[in-house]
Amino acid sequence: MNTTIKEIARKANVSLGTVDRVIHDRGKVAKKTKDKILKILEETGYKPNIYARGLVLNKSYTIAALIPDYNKGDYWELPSLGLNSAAQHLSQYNIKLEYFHFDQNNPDCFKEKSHVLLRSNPDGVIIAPVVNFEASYLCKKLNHLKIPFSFIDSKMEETEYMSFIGQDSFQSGKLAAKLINSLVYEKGKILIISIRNNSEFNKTLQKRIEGFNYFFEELDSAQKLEIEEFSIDQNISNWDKELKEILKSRNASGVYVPSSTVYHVARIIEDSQLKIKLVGNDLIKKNIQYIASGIIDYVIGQRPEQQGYLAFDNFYKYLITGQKVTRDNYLPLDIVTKENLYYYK
Amino acid sequence: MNTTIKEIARKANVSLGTVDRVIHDRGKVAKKTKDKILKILEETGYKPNIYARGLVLNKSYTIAALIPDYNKGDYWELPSLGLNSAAQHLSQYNIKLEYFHFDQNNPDCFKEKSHVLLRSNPDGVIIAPVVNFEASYLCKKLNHLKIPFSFIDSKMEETEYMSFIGQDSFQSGKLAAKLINSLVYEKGKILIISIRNNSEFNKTLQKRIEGFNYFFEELDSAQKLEIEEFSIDQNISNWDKELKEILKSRNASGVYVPSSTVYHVARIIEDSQLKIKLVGNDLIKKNIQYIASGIIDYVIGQRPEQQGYLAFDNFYKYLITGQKVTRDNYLPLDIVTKENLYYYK
DNA sequence: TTGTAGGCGTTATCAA
DNA sequence: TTGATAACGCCTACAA
Repeated sequence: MNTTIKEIARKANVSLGTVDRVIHDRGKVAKKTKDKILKILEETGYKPNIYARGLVLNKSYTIAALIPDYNKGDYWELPSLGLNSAAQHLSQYNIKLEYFHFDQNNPDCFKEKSHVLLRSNPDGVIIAPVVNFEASYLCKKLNHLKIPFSFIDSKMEETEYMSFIGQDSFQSGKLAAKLINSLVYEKGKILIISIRNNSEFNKTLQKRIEGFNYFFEELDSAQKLEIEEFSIDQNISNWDKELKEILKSRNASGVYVPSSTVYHVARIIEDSQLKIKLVGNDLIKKNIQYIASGIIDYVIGQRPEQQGYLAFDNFYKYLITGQKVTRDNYLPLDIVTKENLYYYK
Repeated sequence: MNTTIKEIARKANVSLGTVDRVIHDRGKVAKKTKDKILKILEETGYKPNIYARGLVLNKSYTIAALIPDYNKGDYWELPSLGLNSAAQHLSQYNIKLEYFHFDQNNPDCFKEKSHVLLRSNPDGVIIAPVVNFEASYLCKKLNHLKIPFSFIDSKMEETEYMSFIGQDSFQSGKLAAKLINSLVYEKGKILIISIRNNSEFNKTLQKRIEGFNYFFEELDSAQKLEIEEFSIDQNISNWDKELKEILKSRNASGVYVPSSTVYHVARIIEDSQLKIKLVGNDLIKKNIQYIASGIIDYVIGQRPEQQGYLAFDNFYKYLITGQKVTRDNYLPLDIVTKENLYYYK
């Protein structure tokens, strides 16, 4: 049994109200009585009963999530699953989730949705800062309104975010390089193929490629492999054909696709029966079948569902239980392959 | 705002007491009124307010954990860390953890601790069923006393456990085989070395080895590798010397140690500057340094801290929030290597 | 500056 | 078979 305000009051020979005033530092209390109460509080290690507290406050919180729009099977479906799951688990605590989806290819859309979000006056905001400049403006606004916000997937260093949940992209690329290197037995040519579905500069992609190259730069020159880099924009017509052409002509032993779109390469490898080792990112549905069949050799996962779950859970912790929240949360780089695929699904 | 009993009562034109009787299925309620109330309950999707519930019940729960004794840095330290962490997070809900440690090498000790545990009359029990026969007796007792219990690390199929949290050992072995296979470039001799610190038959170890062998049996005969199996008992004097002898004489290209004791092999490989690829299990402290230096090429992790956390959290869910609990929880087989080590620590 | 009372939603008890 | 009510611990508003 924990100590209650009642007991504290009795011990200090004052009323409940006075103890309450001391605990919450509100209103006038004589210095003498205040000190006396503080001492007892300290001694007894008073902790408020969260049930009673939750019951009387009965506050309802809304967390707004500003994340990219997606089709079924896309990467951004996964963080949403995690967010939903957390929201459901914590629904009994009167904390709920509201989505504001934006089109990744359209910065104006992000801007517009930011405004709608702000008008809804949420108690916390989860942001996927895919459109950097516009996000920066939003963060300033939120800061001014004293609304706490978190980043998911990637972060903007210069802002006062409450927490970040994501992965280390540079290291992800390095790891991919190691895996490819072991697959091609340290000989042969390697291709890095970026397949983007938006024309924007993408920090995550860039960092993964840097990490990938870094790994090979660090190797002895004897073990070095030839590496060629390609970039495919899915908004260009015939991108599919171009991709096929590259894969068929370059005589590569391994390919790295630094994004979830690796399934496109897998499809071509399967159709054309090429003997190319393949490493990519993210455990999305479209990749899973190719991992199961062994065409994609390894995928590096970043636990997107957990990212979503944690992002929401952090607000529960912060707003409701009053716990401290870890600011930077780097999730593990999971190596997923045929043999352990099942346990990651 | 969620629906309350009050509202339900008003809608059904009955009193709070009657609604309460229906919800908890206690006491006499006319069939007609009962059906009416059930219908409204259904329609409104009534969920009890956990704060009010917690406040009035003000129950205190104790979860007993019966797990092996350990020294700092041993495997069993890790599940304990997770258990402690969960217990701390949930302490405000009046649920606490009590340990009953036993000596893995001594079935009598397990038996004795079981009795002490039962006498403490816990509200839930977490068991590491390392000593099978004795555990079976305990489970029957708990069943009879209607005390729910969970397994951690491995389970006993034939009992009525509430939940199990662990990994798939067979698949773990298979995965290890795949990694070794890629490391030795599909040629060379492979050793499986079991290093046990107790003389008992160990199900987990056995299953891993089966999985490992299975992987190679499935390969084309052209790719098959020669595999030799050894078993070292740490209770025998000179086991260290024997191990060294094996490693030096067999001209192996790869070694698999199906347990957390892989660091012993790593030490010898480092000291004797052998060129042997090495795969083992578990991210314990003694292994971490060898992963960081690349002497252990891969370790397969089973998230022991999370196992501990989940085991405790499941009791919180079950006893306090009344949620349903997933019965079998297989955690992912994490592949850990130099490049992603940091994010698993 | 301090004390008191009412209420949050649920449970349990007692009276009708 | 049903209804009314006190209690859990905390917070807030108002009275003293």
